[in-house]
Amino acid sequence: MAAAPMADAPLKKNTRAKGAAPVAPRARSDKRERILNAAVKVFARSGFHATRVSDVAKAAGVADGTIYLYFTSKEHLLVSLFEDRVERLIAFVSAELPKLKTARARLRRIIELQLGLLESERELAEVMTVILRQSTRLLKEYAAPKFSAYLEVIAHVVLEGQRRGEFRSDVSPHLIARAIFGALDGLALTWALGKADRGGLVRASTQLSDVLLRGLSST
Amino acid sequence: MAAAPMADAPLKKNTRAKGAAPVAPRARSDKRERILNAAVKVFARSGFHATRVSDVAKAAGVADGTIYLYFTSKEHLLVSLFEDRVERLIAFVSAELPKLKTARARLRRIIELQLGLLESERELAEVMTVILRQSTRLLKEYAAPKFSAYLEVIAHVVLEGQRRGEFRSDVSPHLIARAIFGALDGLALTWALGKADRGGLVRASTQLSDVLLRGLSST
Amino acid sequence: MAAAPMADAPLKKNTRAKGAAPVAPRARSDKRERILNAAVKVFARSGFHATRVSDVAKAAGVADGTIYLYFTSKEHLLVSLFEDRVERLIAFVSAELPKLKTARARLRRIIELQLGLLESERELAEVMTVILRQSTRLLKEYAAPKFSAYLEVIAHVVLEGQRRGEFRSDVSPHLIARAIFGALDGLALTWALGKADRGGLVRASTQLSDVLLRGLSST
Amino acid sequence: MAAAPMADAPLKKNTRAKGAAPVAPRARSDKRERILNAAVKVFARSGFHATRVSDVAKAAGVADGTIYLYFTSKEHLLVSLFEDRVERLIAFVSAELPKLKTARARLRRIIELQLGLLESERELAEVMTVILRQSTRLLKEYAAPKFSAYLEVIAHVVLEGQRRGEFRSDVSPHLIARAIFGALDGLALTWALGKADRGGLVRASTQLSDVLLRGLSST
DNA sequence: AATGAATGAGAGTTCATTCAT
DNA sequence: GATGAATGAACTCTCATTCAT
Repeated sequence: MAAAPMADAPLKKNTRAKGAAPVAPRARSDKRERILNAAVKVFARSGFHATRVSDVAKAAGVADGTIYLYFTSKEHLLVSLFEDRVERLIAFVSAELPKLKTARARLRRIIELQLGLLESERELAEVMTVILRQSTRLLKEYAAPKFSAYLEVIAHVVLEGQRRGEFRSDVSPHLIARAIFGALDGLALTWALGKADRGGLVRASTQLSDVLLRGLSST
Repeated sequence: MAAAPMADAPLKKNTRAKGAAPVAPRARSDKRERILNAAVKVFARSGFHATRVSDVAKAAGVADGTIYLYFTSKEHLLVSLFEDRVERLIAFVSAELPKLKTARARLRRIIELQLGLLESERELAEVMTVILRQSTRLLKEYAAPKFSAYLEVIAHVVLEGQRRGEFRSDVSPHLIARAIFGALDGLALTWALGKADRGGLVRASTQLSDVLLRGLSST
Repeated sequence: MAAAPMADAPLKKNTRAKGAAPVAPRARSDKRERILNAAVKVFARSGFHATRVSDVAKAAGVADGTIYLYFTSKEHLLVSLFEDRVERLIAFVSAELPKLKTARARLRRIIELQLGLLESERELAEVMTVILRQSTRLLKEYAAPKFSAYLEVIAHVVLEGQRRGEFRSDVSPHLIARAIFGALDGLALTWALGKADRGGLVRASTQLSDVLLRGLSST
Repeated sequence: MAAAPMADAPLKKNTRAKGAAPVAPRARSDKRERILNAAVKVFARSGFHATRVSDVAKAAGVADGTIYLYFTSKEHLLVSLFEDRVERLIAFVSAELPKLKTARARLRRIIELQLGLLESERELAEVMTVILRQSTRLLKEYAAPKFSAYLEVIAHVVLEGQRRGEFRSDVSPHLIARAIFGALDGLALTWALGKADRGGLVRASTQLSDVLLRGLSST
């Protein structure tokens, strides 16, 4: 499963290098990145509200005040984290999809990737899930754009499938996109509960794709 | 849509006897109920952490201290609320399902009911969604049993469908149950974002059922 | 010198008893008063910024949080203190002046009273002096009205003196009022420096009055 | 009014040689001076405590750390500023007074100068006023000597007037000096409040001098 | 000398919880 | 049972100061 590389190379590719400067100025400030990585860990472990800024600082190996050099508030740290990671996810998915020809294959891949992410980056997955629900206000005001962008990627695949005749056309691509995301997120939630067998990831991915693709089939 | 009765009869049975029902049991300790109803409102509006105990007290028309006569802590209030409402939901769904004969009809009804709940009891739906994500710890320690019980209801319908030959048998009923719950919850989330057209409730319910039932069909 | 009583009976007279209720309901909440009295002490000792809210709380014998039940912020505490005490000062001066017939006697009395206040309520005097300079913004936004009201009392005495022919009429009463206040405040400042002989209060008061009254004389 | 020259020649001598003065000594370490000039501005605008060291640094066009090459602390910067400017004021006043023959004329000139300072160097005047009240400790420990020296200048003029028979001898020169300073400072305060008419500077100066000189007259 | 990113102690404020009435 | 004033622990954020470059 391709989740692991996503966390490294491809997802970070476009994070800071705006212009492809030949003489890569060796961007200083890995601090921001260290803080974000630490935030993922502690937010996942304790949740946003139960996490103290000093916890993040300690985990990042920086002073409390340093966090405020990169983020204006604890809340901004959360939002930045969300945006940063969803950006990476979108970038990675966008890079993966063109390799596949059919909409069916692409949808299957999306499911595979998002569930793979749950496996390989457990903490990131938890944070994303949690972030989306911590505060409706936060979500509405800041996270919505990036979140919508990701949903758009899924919806686009569905729409293409409809155009090509692979998928039935009597359903709304956006509705399906939201339902797919929700289904995947729901699996994450129950895994977080520790009840379901986490090993069955491949099986889960396959079964979900099977049901979904048959459900969407145009025949 | 059958959401309305649910909101009235079982879910709010003793809450506020507007009409003078002949044999109304008229529970005397309505304080607890008033507090729970107030909690639904303010938690839905502001979220759990942003809500102060005094906000709940004010909304319930009781003193701050009174809340601690019925609940041991703010957290306990949240958990009690969750358990109380999921119990009602299970009771209502359990009462509705026997009226339908096929597993297909029952699954369609579950989707209809849960989405209907979003419409008719917006606040309750938000609280349930929010509660489930506030804190993994809270979820794991307290909410899991009731939540699992609800998932079990869905899974049971799927299993029955498989036994009767209505549904394909190559998928895990529990996996499907979690995915269905997640998909419905995902729709709630995006509605909370205010982006999707909330009017399309019937259409959403129908489309989702169509896709799901075809996806689960045994043929 | 009449400064001492001012701090007690007369100055507090109008503080809370809005209507002269016969059955004095024994107003609860001496807390507010205790906090204000504590604030005078610690603000005078350490200045506003160097004083921690917890210092005031400790001095008042209340919990930190209690202060916020009566004042919205540390700043509001300072402003309230200022307003409260200037109100008392005005009330006391206003009660004293009618006992004297000539403007000359009244001006002499004002000087006497304000300097007496410096002696008997050293801390209060320091706080008032300090408050007026801590923050121009604070002063402009909140303290100005009460402060102006006190200046007005002085200016009014000067004006009356001019009307009666006791004082020269070629000077602005407001200008003189401000200068008198400043002169008195300046003496307080240098006393705070600990350099000047503080015992010479009566002499200072007399000399200042002598110079001022001759300076203002209409002949 | 002679305030302008003071503001230029002695007080700002090396600050910003706009015209190419022939023999300009052109001090090389203008950093210290730039910092002090910046400090006057920002302290006057926001007060000492509300001003951040980085604000001063930015206004001076230097790095935060640079300030600590010239001043040991923020407090030391304030004290240095005070001492520096009072020294200049004393130097200027000391140079001006010998030009006048009578004590009456000299006192009138001092009033004129200090009030003129309020007009022409608003910021400096505010800083001086503010500095004196920020903290009794600061004042006592550091600012007192220079401040006393300035008071001494005024007291000396009064004393001389008494010796020459121009002024009454039944008042303490130091008391009068402190009162005069306070009166002038009090006018500054109310001007800072924005209430009084600031245009009436000449009138204020004249009226104050008139009252004071008549009050001090030996007849 | 100059820089400014990093530090971390410290303070104001909030609010869940208690308990005397 | 009910109240709500009082409590005080805990947390976010600020900013004077330092020091590696």
